[in-house]
Amino acid sequence: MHDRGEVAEITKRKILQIVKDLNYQPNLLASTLASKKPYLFATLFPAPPSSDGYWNKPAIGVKKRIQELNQFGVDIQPFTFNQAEPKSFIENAEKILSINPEGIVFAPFFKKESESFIEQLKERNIPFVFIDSEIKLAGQLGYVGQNSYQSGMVSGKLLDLILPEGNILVMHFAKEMDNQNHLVQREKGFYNWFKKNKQTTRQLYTTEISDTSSDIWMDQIVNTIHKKNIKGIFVTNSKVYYAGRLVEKFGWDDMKVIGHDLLRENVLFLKKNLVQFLICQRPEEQGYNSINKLFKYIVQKKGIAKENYTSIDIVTKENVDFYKEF
Amino acid sequence: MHDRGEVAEITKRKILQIVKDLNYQPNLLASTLASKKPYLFATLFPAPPSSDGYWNKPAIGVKKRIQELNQFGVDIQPFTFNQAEPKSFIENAEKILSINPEGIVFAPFFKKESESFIEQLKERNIPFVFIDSEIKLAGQLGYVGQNSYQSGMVSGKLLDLILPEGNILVMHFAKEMDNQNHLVQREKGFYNWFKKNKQTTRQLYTTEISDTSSDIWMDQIVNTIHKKNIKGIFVTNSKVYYAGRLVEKFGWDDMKVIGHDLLRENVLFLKKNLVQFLICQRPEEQGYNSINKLFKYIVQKKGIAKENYTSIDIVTKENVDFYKEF
DNA sequence: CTGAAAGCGCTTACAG
DNA sequence: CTGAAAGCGCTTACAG
Repeated sequence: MHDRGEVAEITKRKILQIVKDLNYQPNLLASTLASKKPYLFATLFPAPPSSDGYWNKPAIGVKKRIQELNQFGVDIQPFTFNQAEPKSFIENAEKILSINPEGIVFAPFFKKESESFIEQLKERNIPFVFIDSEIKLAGQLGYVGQNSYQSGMVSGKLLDLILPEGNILVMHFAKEMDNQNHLVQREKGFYNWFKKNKQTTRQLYTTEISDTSSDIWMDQIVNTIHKKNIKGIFVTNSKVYYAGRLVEKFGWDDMKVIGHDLLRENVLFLKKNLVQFLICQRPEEQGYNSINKLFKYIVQKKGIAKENYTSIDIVTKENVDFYKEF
Repeated sequence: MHDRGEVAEITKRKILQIVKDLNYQPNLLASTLASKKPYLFATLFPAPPSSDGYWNKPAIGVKKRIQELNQFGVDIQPFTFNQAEPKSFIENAEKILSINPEGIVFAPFFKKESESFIEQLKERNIPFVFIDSEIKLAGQLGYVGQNSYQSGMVSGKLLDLILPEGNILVMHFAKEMDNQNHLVQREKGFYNWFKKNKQTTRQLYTTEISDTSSDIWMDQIVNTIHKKNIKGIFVTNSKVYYAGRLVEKFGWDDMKVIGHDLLRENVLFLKKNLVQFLICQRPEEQGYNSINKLFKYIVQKKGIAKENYTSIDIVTKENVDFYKEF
């Protein structure tokens, strides 16, 4: 059964048949108790800029599942990298290899750097799970995250439904769009919703704001909004509070705003009715599930689903309280 | 430590101090392996009228968690009752008591009958968890389900947001509203949203349809819809496909419809754009979580949260595919 | 190579 | 009453 040594082929088949007949299920408790084998997992996520930052949340879910699996000898070593420095990704990937974990969860944020990391993981036969974004067919054990294109479709549908008239502005708040495939996909889904569903009675405009350190960016936006009869704003990421501030400052009563993620300030604007919808993706659950994938595959030796698209949650003032807990 | 017999108070305190100092955590694996104690749980849910019915779903989640907990000696005995017969609730409650389970999950559908069941459970010291609806302060271990009032608020908000003009019809499809506290709460939340948020520019109407065995009910509804300039329909439960059929039959292009639950036919209407939103509550997850509560409390002897309000999910054509899996 | 013993961290039936 | 042995279902180091 354990493929330990030489057994006559016929005997082996006989035994395996009996195993099947009896529907023998090895007792995982006894097994882990006896083996006393420790399992070390590692995570590599972007470092959150503050304790309020998005990437704290997957880490919370990771910790929760690890705690539950403590009894099975599972432990975690978390690593983070700087989102602005590919080099820090490489450095921390090296560190992970040096502790030689049984499994890894990471966000393949930088494509090139991720690919060389993956090469090394494959060489060493270390299974890995993607979180948040994914590289297709890279040999991953699985992916936990959202379908960004489809999420853009949801935003398009919602904004169109609630807008009696007027045009729409899509706002990217991002330093380097190149590294933000998410945002590109969301915008694409958003635009395509209108292409598929409407005889283009509305105009869509897109703008990128790369620097919010001063308020200079605002003038141009305000200008656009007035000139182009903008009645709806879609912010492609969690920076929707910038749009909320704008709407509040200028008192645009009939402006409808949609953005992403349950950051504290975003929820505040939601509650003030200055933002109508936040599209969310349960990051804690994603962290939890990513570790669970490793556990099922490595410890329980079970098959797991390759893709695990998180639900695209539509959050309003009225149901937000049921999404904040984990 | 186990309070087995007489131990000098001072020794006991000393030992417990050491336990604390070492932060000793008993090994649950070894414990369950050694004790070989079986844990029998029971569920008491309404019997689903067909394999497509709502109450199959919590049962799926129950089964999943039970399977995972098999290793811990946890097993389940499911019971169902007829939603139209309080007597069948009593009968099955009796059966449950006769098998003497360690814990119970049930839907307190009939108030009076549930209360007498609860009395007996308390006498025998059997912990129980409510699912789907709750009786407050009844000594339950916890509650897993939705906040129906708040869910009605969500529906009110959505329908108002997407309706440029026109009035609204609230439809109850139910035999006996008395036993359907859910529906009453949803309606109340729905009405109150308009009371709180609008200077009542729209009229709201409510209708109860208790018999759908023939098509007679339709005439009156169609009449109302035309006469009262109804542009929005809110169906308080999963029977929203009846409204979908109506909209399809009469080709009401600008009618907006909101209802509940991901039944197959409802999803069909959602995909056809005849229903705009389905409000959902992840019934499989509820079943899963209810069993998990019993497990944590009875087997792991951990504290658990009393209330576990499920998220109020807003589902559209665009995100429905991410809610169907479990 | 391979069978059988020791041991994982507990619980419980049992002897004293 | 209470200490110590046997055993839960496995894994692994070891003897033959």
